[in-house]
Amino acid sequence: MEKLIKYVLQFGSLNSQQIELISENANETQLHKDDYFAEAGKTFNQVAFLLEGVLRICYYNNKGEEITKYFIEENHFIANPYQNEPFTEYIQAATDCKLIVFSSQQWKEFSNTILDWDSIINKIFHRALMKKMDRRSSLVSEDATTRYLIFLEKFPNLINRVPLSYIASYLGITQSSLSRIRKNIS
Amino acid sequence: MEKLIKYVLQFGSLNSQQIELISENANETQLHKDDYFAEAGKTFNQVAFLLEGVLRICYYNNKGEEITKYFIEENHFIANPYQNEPFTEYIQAATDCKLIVFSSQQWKEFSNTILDWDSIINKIFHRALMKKMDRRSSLVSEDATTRYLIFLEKFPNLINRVPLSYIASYLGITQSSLSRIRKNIS
DNA sequence: TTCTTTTTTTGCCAAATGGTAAATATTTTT
DNA sequence: AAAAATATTTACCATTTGGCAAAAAAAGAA
Repeated sequence: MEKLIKYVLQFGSLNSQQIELISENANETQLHKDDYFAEAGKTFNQVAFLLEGVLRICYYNNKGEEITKYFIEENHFIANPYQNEPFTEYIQAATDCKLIVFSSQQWKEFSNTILDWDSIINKIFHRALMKKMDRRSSLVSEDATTRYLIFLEKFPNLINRVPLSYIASYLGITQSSLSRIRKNIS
Repeated sequence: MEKLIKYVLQFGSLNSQQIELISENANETQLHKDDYFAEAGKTFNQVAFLLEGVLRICYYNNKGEEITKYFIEENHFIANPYQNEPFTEYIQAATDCKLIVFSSQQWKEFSNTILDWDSIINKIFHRALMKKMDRRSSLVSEDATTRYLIFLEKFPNLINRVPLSYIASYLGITQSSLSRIRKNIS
């Protein structure tokens, strides 16, 4: 729980009352590797904060291939900003995970009670999105080896924690290509 | 000007006073093809709205190649949300452009005067970012031909308006590859 | 129009990546 | 420890994409 508060406080300040309100409403949950936190077609209106583990967002392309859109690492929020639109992706635990979950009602209460809440949350979400965007962009224009090296740089903690196939589908290459690339590098 | 207001009103409501405040502070500018609207290393703290034309965000990778990160089409805002951080990209007119420009002071005034302004703007920016992100993601895991077809779908109006080299660098392929792909499709 | 410049296409061949399936290696279960 | 299940590597060859340079086409300038 302190982890969450500490993270949020980087983006704005909260008094002890506000911190307590958040703490009171937090529910800790666990996910096992491969469990889904959210699934396409089902409603997804919780807000969660990832304490431990790695999640991945994935979807299926028109060839039925599973594509990893991105990874979510520890100390990041997971939310669906467009609850009125159908959710078309999957959020899956890439490793065992520990999360704090808030219902959308609880979350709305924060928004109504804590004056700066919306602005803080906006900052957090916006910044995270920019980061993802940059990571994604830098992949497109590089060859597979460079993409992998960039991946290692950006996600130094992931390589031994998630299956190769996830990383390959994130990088847009096949598993065997990635395997060959790793061999050539080391 | 109406274009801008019409666009903003999709995301929230403004009364006539507020609309007037915005209109009064708007400065219309033109850019010629190839002009830079913002450059890496220089300050960039204006907020602009693209009325006509196409802009592109680009940068240089470590091989000195120019990479088009994305295109901005008509009826979109251009802003730098992290003014305290150095700006590392270029915003260039891919065609002749007409824009409305606000200084950051004017912009802050909107934020202070118009109650819902921040929330409206956040919605707009967040949504635009999500869209960009999705466009980017869908490129990584496809082969060059599919990437080009997706591009045509997402940016149906760009193909005859911007040089082939921009599109190639956006898609992460060489100009000659793109040329060959186009030949095979038609 | 004619000349220049820029952009796009093409040809050649090399290099990178993909597809498939089998072989290893690793992890998990019994 | 042995068996089973899962994950990774490898081999084979086909296909795609890149690099370079020249040709063709298109756009701009004189």
